[in-house]
Amino acid sequence: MNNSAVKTSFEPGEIVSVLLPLPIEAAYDYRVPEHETFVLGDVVEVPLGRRFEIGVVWGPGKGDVASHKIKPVLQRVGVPPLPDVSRRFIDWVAAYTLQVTGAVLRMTLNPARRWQPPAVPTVIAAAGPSLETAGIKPTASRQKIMSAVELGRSYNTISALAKAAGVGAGTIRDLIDGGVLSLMVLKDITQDITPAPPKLEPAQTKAAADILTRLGQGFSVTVLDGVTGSGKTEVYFEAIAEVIAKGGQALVMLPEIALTSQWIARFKARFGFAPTEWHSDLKGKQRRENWLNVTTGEAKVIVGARSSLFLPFQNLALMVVDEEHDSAFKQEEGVIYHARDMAVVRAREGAIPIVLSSATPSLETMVNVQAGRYAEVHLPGRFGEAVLPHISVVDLRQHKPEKGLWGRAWLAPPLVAAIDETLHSGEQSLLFLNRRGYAPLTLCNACGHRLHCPQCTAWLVEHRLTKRLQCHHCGYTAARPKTCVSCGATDSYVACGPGIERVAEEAQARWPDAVVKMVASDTLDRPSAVAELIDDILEHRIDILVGTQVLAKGHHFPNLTLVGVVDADLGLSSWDLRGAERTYQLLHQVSGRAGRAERRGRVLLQTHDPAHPVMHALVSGNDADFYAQESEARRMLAMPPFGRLTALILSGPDEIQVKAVGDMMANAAPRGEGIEVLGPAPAFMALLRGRHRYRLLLKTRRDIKPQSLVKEWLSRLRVPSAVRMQIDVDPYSFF
DNA sequence: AGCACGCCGACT
DNA sequence: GTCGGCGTGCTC
Repeated sequence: MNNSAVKTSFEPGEIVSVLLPLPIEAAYDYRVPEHETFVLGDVVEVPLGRRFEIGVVWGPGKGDVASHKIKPVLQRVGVPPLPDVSRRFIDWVAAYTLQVTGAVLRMTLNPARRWQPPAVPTVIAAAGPSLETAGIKPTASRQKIMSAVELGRSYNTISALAKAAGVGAGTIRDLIDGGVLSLMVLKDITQDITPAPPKLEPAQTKAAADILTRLGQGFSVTVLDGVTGSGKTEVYFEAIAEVIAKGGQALVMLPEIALTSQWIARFKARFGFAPTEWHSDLKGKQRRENWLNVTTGEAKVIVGARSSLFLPFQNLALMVVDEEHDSAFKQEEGVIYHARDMAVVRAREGAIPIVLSSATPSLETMVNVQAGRYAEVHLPGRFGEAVLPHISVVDLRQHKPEKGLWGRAWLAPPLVAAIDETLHSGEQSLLFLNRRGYAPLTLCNACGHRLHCPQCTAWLVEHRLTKRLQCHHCGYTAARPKTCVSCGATDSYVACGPGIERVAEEAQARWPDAVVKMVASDTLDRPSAVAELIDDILEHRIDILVGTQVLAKGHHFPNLTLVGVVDADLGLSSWDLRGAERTYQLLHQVSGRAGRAERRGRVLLQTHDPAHPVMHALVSGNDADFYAQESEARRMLAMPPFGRLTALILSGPDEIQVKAVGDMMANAAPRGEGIEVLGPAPAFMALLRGRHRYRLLLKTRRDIKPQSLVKEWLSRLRVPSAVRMQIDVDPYSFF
């Protein structure tokens, strides 16, 4: 596009197109008011219906609406204009993900929506000169004020001081004007921790140097790969240090908020100041403040979850996606996008380098490395004395768990023996099972009735801790019925299968003297709970941890030497395209929890299929074969990344109607070489929150862009409003 | 997203 | 007789 042809400035009376952060298909036209000149990206307040909204000047007016309907812009909002890069990025994301542009803008603009003049933190204190030296007559009220501020006391607001001194606010303002009181902008007093000089291993130094050469050299993607403990974080810290020195901004994206507090602690230790956080947990004031600091460029290093990608950075110079393989980067609700993929696009639009860091890169990323599209920087191993854990399988077909007095058992003899040994040597064990609650299924042993959620296709999961049955998909809870709801039998419900509560129960029964602690996402809801847990583990107040994947990542526990995976086969369902890959990544990660300098850690994987490629890759430590095999399988099936998928999910309260719309869509489906439409089929969760769901899957060859196909397809039909359609370009899970 | 308009059930 | 439920439709 020829930039010189783009109109960038708009005079009074001209019509501009203003994009609103609402799910409205198009930008709306507004008139530039008197005495105002707007530029592209200006954040403005406009009337909309009978309310006001914040929007962004997106371009010249389109003139597609009657001129008498066009209202004038109310005013410009006092924040920096949205940079070109941000606007291009938003347009790109909307076009790629087939989402409404306004909805994408919302992620960038949300905190500015209820804009108020920034509350500059100020403090009122004595300025130095006395009333006499300033030549101000020392009246009684003036003296009261001066005695209130002497002894170095300061006040946050004029009214606070007025109240303390028992005088009017006007008197205080006079003294500020007269120079005896000062209104100081409160500087953010950052803690003065002395930054620790980085101690890098030769391999790290080399890797860091490699990444440093890419700074300021335009767009590049570098995959930083190395096992847990190989020091990837320290390597990209070096690049961040360089960016800070040059006055640029750096963004680090983490898959989960739970990981940020540990990351921040490491960052502070290295740099001596705190990064700016960005995630859904931030509360109102902090949120607005951080947002503003990002737009002004004040915030130098931003650490955040996937939504941080859309922040209006003033001069972003480096991006890092940590744990890039993590599926938490895929946003599944509202605006559906993959934050890692969009991060690469953001880097390209901003012509800056991006680092994708992971011990177990995604297959997509590996394929890009092999094709030469991404550079790779590899860290060879754990540094220092630390060695990788020894991983072995426990074949559950040979070693059946021995039932105990407490009931059914889930820990096979070899794992029981290993825990025994670990306890005796005064070390800690982790039992990993990616299943919350007591039992995933409760059934009546008289009639076989299974308790399921009334509004979802899902079993109700028994939670003994809360004494409730829970649906993990919609939040429905119920008490466990006394008698079978189907046949009326009394006390006939039995728990089926293990959840972590049940494994914890077994562990406590087997080792009554050990401290057993159960950890799941629902018990680690507060940041302080995470900190307490980490402390408890480090201080050895826990012998056996039983937990879900919240324990798989992050912190290193030196005394934790055994990891037992209760059900290594759990994620290996055949219907899930990425099941094997994800299971490998998760189990690799949880295995990384085991081990320390003096003693090699051990990992036992309980499985019914020891010959499975995932188990083989984990045991042998040879991931190359696994990736090659996965890659080949996907290539044969023309599945991502060798083909493209786009899911269209229809949902509504009336199943017949939803299915009918699905059939209609299938009939009107695009056809052609390299284009295939599957479905409609009941979605994986055929009933979710009371809505019936059908899914169509558009499968296209890699060189065919699905977006225009979908647009053309949808333009030919009309979906009744009772049926909602969600489009998921590059779907990850099959929910 | 809001907010209004609009047509059918339990209450001041 | 009104208050109010949320289905549908519009906002430059």
